[in-house]
Formats: sequence, structure tokens, C-alpha cells
Amino acid sequence: MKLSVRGEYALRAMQVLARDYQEDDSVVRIQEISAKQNIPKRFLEQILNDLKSAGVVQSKRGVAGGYRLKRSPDQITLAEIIRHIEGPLAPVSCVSEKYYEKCSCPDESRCAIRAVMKELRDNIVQVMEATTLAALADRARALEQQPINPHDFMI
Amino acid sequence: MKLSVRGEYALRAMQVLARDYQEDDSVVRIQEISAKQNIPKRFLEQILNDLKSAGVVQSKRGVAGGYRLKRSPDQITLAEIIRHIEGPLAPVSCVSEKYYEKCSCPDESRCAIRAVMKELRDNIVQVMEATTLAALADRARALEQQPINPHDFMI
DNA sequence: ACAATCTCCACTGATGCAATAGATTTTTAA
DNA sequence: TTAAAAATCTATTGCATCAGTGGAGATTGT
Repeated sequence: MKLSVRGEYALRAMQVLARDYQEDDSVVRIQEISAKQNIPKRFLEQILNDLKSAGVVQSKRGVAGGYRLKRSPDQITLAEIIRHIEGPLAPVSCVSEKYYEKCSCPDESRCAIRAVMKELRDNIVQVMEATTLAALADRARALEQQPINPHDFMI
Repeated sequence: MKLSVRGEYALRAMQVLARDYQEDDSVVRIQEISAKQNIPKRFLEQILNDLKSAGVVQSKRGVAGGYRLKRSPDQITLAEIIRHIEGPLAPVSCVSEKYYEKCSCPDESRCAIRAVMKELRDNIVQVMEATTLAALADRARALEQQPINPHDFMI
């Protein structure tokens, strides 16, 4: 049920771009994202490139180059990012909306597991589609206001 | 976000054992589970052995041998099964209850991604812990009563 | 004794993940 | 116009995990 590191990096990078988003066409250097989030620069490069083909970010080349969100942060959801980087959000592909695949069980329509997995998928999709990068940036800004270790809740 | 095939097989096998569960000490042969669910026998063997060490099933050897649930189906949740076969239910391990691990981001307490992932984890855990094998078996029995393809909803 | 079953351990082939590397192109500033 | 900084593209590598296979042995019922 885990996200790949690749997917996690993608979200963390988008969080940075969303946090620093401005209406003009200012860009953020890979270098800077990499440093802020402890992500290997070369690897991040690949990920951002993927997100570019996906239409999530755009890039500017050259000495003053870098990346920026292609659309306004409130037009990009976490679901979109993960679907492009990782594929299906559904825990099993026989309940996936966008990546459906038949599974090996004898009768999908009578599979109780499948019914539960569908519930699970609905929950996951709901959270991921409801969360936009704009909301994420707001949350990040709110967290920055907090005092150091407000009660560093470890789970 | 996907379950491994291994995890899916584990759930499907447990569904069979739960469906056919009886209070006496009757067992189901691997052979039979394998045939009912289209799971490679040898592979299933490994999985059931794992679930035995985990205390979910017990086995009886010899000619009339097989597997049965070690506890009553209402005492076993899907969460328990997946945690033993796959590990953490959480999408990223920095929000895992049982398998917490520090992540590479600069400050977990101010990570907005983490806050969202926590929400997601709560949803997942809620569904998986709320669903017992007994509930699964009930659902399976209900689905068996349905006419063929009541409206084979494909997603 | 025999056959059916579980048990244990090892192995393999494929795949994908995470990361690294090198060469190239584009852009801007000096 | 040249050099530096940045993105781009392609390839490859080491590694781990996954999914599945294989064989020898132990246990049990008849």
C-alpha cells in the first residue's frame, strides 16, 4: 500500500512549487527544490521531466531557468500527480477507474474482497482528488507559523 | 498505492477459509483453495505458511491435512492480514503507526504532505480494521445469492 | 507400507526502483 | 561572441523485491 519514493518526491517537489507560486512567470531552480527537500538533484530532474510531459509543470531553460506549475495551484490535485507518476490509486487494479484490469479471481461480481477494496479506493480517491496544491500550500504556510515542536506528536 | 499480488492472494485465501469456517476442527486443503481462487498452489503454500507464523491460521499435516483459521472469523481483520504479509498500511512510513520510519524531508512536523498522508492513512486503517473475516464471509454469501450479472458494473 | 498432505529451504527470472552518468542543447549575461 | 548555467535526453547500473518453481523431507491416516 505504500507510495514509491518517486511519488513521494513528486509530491514534496510540487509542495515547494505551490508554496512559492506567483502569478508572473517566475521559476524555481531544480537546485533549490533539491536542497529544500533533500531530494537527489539528478533524480528530481527525471521526476520533474515526467510531470512536464504530464502537463503539470512547465520549464524554462538556460541560466535563469527552472520549473513552475503550468496551471494555478487550485487546478492541480494530488490525485493527478500520483496517477501520472505511479499509476492507479486503487489498491487492486480490478477496482481501478482509470487503469482497470481483470484479476485472476473466478468471478469479480461475487468477490467480497473486491467490494471492500472498492470502498477503500473511494476513500483514497476522495482524499487525493479533494486536495489541491493550493490547499497544500495553505496548509504548509499554516504549519510554518507554528512554534518549534508544538508537541512533536510521534505516531 | 497498490497491494502486491501476494497480499491479494492472502486476502482471497482467507476469504475462502472464512466462508467455509466451522466450529469443529475441519480443515481446507491447499489444493482446494488454489483451485477455487486460481492461485498457484506452490505460491499459496508460502503465503499460508507466513500466515501460520503470524498466528492467523493453523495447519494439520498428513493425508487429511489442510488449513483453518486459528481464531474465529470475527476476531481477524483485513488489517492484520495485510500488515503481516505486506507491512505498513500507511502510504508513507513517516505516518505509520506500527512501522514508523523517519523520512528525508527537512522537518516532518511542518510537512503539509505528511498531514494529508496522515488523513489518508486514517481512512485506510479505518476500513481495514473495521472489516473482519466474518463480515467478509457474510458479504460473500450475500453476493452468491445474486442472479448472474445483476448489472455487471464495470468501473 | 503407502499416498496425500504440509514443511522447509533454496533458487531463479523478471521487473521495477532509485540513482548515477555523460553528452547535448538552450538560454542569458558579460 | 563566448562562457557559464541551466535544462534535456538517453543509457545504464546496482539493488531489491516480487512472483513463481523445485526438490527433499516430515507427518499423518488408511
